[in-house]
Amino acid sequence: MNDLSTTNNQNEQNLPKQYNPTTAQERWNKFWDESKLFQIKSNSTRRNSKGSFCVVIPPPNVTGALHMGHALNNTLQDIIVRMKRMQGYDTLWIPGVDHAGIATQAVVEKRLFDDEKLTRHDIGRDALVNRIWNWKNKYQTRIINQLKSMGCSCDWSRTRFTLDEICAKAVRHFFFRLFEKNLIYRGKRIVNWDTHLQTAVSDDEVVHETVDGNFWYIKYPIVEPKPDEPNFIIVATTRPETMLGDTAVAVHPDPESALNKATNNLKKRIENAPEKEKSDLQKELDEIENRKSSGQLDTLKKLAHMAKNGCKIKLPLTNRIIPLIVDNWAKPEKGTGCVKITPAHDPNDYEVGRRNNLPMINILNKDGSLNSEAGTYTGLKIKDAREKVVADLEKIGLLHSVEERVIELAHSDRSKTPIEPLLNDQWFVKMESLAQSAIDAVQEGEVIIIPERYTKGYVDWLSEKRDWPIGRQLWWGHRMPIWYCKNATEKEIKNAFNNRNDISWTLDEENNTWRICSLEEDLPKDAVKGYELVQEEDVLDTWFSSALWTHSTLGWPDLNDELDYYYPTGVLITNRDILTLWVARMVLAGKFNTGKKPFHDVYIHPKILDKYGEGMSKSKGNGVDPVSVIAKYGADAMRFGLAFLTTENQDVRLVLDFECPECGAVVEQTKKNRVMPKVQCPKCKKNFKTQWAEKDEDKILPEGLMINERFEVARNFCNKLWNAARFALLSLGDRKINFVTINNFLKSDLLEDRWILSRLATTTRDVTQMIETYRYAEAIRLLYDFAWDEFCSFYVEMVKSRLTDSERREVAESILFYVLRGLVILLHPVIPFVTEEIWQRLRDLDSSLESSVAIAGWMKSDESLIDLKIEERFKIFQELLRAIRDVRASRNIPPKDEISFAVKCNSTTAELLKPMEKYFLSMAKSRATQWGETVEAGTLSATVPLAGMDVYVDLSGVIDVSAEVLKLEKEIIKLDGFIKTKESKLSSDFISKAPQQVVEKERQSLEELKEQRQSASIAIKKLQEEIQK
RNA sequence: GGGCGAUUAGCUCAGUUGGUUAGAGCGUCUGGUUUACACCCAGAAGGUCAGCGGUUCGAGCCCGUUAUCGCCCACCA
Repeated sequence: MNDLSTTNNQNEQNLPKQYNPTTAQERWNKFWDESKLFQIKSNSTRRNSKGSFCVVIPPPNVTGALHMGHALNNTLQDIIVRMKRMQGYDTLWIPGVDHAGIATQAVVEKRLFDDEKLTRHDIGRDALVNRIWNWKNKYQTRIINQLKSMGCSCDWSRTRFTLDEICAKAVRHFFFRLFEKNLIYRGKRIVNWDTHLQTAVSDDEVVHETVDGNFWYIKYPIVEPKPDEPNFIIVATTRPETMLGDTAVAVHPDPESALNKATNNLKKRIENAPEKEKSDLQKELDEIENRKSSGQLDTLKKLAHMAKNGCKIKLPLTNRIIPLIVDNWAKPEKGTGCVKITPAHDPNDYEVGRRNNLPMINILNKDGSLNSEAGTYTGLKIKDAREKVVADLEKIGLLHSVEERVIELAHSDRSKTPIEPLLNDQWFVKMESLAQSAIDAVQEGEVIIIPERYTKGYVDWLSEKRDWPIGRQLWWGHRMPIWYCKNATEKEIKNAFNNRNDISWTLDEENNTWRICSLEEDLPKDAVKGYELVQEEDVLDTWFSSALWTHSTLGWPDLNDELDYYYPTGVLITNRDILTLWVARMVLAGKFNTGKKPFHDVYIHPKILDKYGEGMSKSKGNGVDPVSVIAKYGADAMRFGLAFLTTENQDVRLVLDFECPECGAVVEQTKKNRVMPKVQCPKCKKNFKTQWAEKDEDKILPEGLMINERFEVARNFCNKLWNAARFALLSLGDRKINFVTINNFLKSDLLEDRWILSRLATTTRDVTQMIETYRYAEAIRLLYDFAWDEFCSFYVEMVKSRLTDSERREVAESILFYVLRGLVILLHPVIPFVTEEIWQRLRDLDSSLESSVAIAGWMKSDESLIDLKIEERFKIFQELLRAIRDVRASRNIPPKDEISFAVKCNSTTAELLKPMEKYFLSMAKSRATQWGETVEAGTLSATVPLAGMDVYVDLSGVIDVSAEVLKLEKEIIKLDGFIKTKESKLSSDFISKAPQQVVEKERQSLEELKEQRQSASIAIKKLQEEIQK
């Protein structure tokens, strides 16, 4: 090695002691891009041997930048994609982003209002859409760059956007096909109205939040009550202003039996309830029972009777006369037992209204103010109207009482404003048959959801078969391909479109307006002679276009070779939040459009939570930018760390804090500072910027990067791998390795060689299987342990001496490089940059290697190299080595002092270990003196009894005899414990009932324990004799 | 109200179909610059696997139950 100094110096300069992720990322990203390794393969350049493997990215919303949740999602996809590519599949990963209608329009509108105090109505549809496009362009660029910096191996040339022309075409075709099959209809429904965004939102976009509210009890006067009848009906409400739209009050037709039923149910529940809840339930029951004796029930019975006789009520404030009706919806155990019915503003009341043919009075404008139906309250906002209604009722003495109460209030997920239920026209897709097809796909095993436990949620949700509301009153999205034509005859329509099969029409429910659906073309106003066509204003629900993502990205509806080859895709990797909204709809849309499932596997990965246990989201601002983690630890470390977290768990917690760029102090990330553009370090008092910095004055500050222990571990691992490679390369000097002929040396019969080759083959087999079944953490743990504990800590250490021996060098080098290359291949899907960096240096040694590790053949597990006996034998060596090292450390023997030891063992073990003598010297600075059955402890030795062998470490000169005795005594106590347990086990039913193998194992183990005990007590005797001397 | 999940070392988490003395990283402690790596090396201490009951020859794992925590779904005046 001494003669290699010149070359080594050069190499050492090229091989820094610490792996530098930043330069590697730049270099190899550029290289991958330029060599077009990840681009779709045309028919002629496909490998075809294994077929195709395609993945579509869950398109991130263009509302903002990616956070660690996305980083996890995309890391997991890239791991599979890279492995499949290396396995020889024609692999395609299609990237893209989602226009996210409501969410994106909401952020841009908010920005518009915050910055310029303008609303969308001030600037108009075109201007707003224009601004959203700018926003989209900005964030699409940022998102794609984030993905690239993570090392995602997407085909960037195929980046899609759910609102681009290719996707738009797919959307129109999907819509048209549904329309033609009569699966699309329009109807009046109570919708969740977002008064801020002024659009309907689906149930799935509504969140219930607990807020402080009131129960207002209002007296409704009865018109001309008979002497024995009450003058008032009292109703309770949390939304008193809606009384302006009341069209009835309902009471149960048979309050007595309904009340009995309710009390019986409650009694049953009390029986089964846990102790803690019983008292609350009992209170509830008492309250209801009380209704029977207090006369409340009698009143309800009377009211039911009155209702049947056509009793009328004068609605306060409006003085409208409304009926008292009987309906099962009114529950005698709830509220006052009477319920006000507001059919236009409550889903349940709507049903009651329909059943009883009640008028439906809408009192709201789209902006949340009251309309002309509200009389003197017209124009007031809901909140103001509520106050005034309550005040007015009080003034005229009709407010019975007010009760404070915590209520669950529906809020729009996007705007965080309260939802107002309101009767509106809405477009729907009939779900009956579509939902069934998606249920079948999963229940029949065509699509598999992993982990399996999520299947239930998927099936349950679809089983409700609720029709899908697809219209949104937004400006950002796919406009519905629907045109209205009033009063024309069908003949006129037919004439206008003269047998065209890209136009379809149907008459609306009132039979006077045609709805014309066009497949491709935007219909001109005058398409039907003599009539004006008006296009529907609504845009489609975002999920309507994302549902097509697996096939729209491959060019559907145009049937083409790519669609044919790459569809269905291999796996969809996503998180559980959108299993129903997105995944289920992709399955039904895929089946409907192509007749085939969109993917075979659905893998649901854990959700990343912050230190408060909250999921990362844009609205909370707790999303951590992966780029900030990459800047600190490197992309490989981030990927490794994230994938290492990916178990079958539902959630994983990832605690990230800032690192002050000025003084290096850890600045805890708090709910407060995580949304600020700059943060002051509490230690050095200097400011640093965060990912939210936008102003120039903030942007010039140094950035506080995100730190986390798990990424540090991962970074250390990358560095370890790098250094193992560095060692191998430096030891080579100016020699070369020929990877083609390397196999010649795999037959070496040295224990350590056979061992590492066996371990590599085992690891290869297991890791491949783990990744293929999405057990990421397990795969990574195997690689981590193999690379660090076996390859670095043992093989590399052991091979050192052979590398300086010109006769034994060649075999050693070959195997060293063979294993290194194998590790690099196996690790490449997880840590692509450092492995490419190493690969390219291996390639300098032998240019016959593939041009990039990304397209190197995946490791095949050579089963003939797996030798469990060898692995067992090596464990004996490791155990012995550890015992000696332990003696050294615990007896404080200076590292430089050489010691000697003898081992009492059978001849097989002796033969096995004898060739390893040199390793005890190099790895534990200890010299073996004797091996065999007749070996005895020296008088001044430490004795370590192991299974099947005793180790005697010579401690002459340093021994503390009584301490040694003490150690052995402790050991005996421990051994006695084990022996006792085992003996009792072996004298029980265990021997007759447990499998023979297990029993045999126990017996053997007991024998060994007894031998160890024997050895220990002999050793004690010897030492005691020494003391007596 | 329904569903899903979690509870294992000081901290963060592994633990495949039940089978020797329950593992890792970080942190702690002891000792180390030996021809890759201090982002390192060698070693150690630290756990009645949340409680109770059951099934079993045998339970961290299966069943029941209790407690604490989290998430999702649901139209309650």
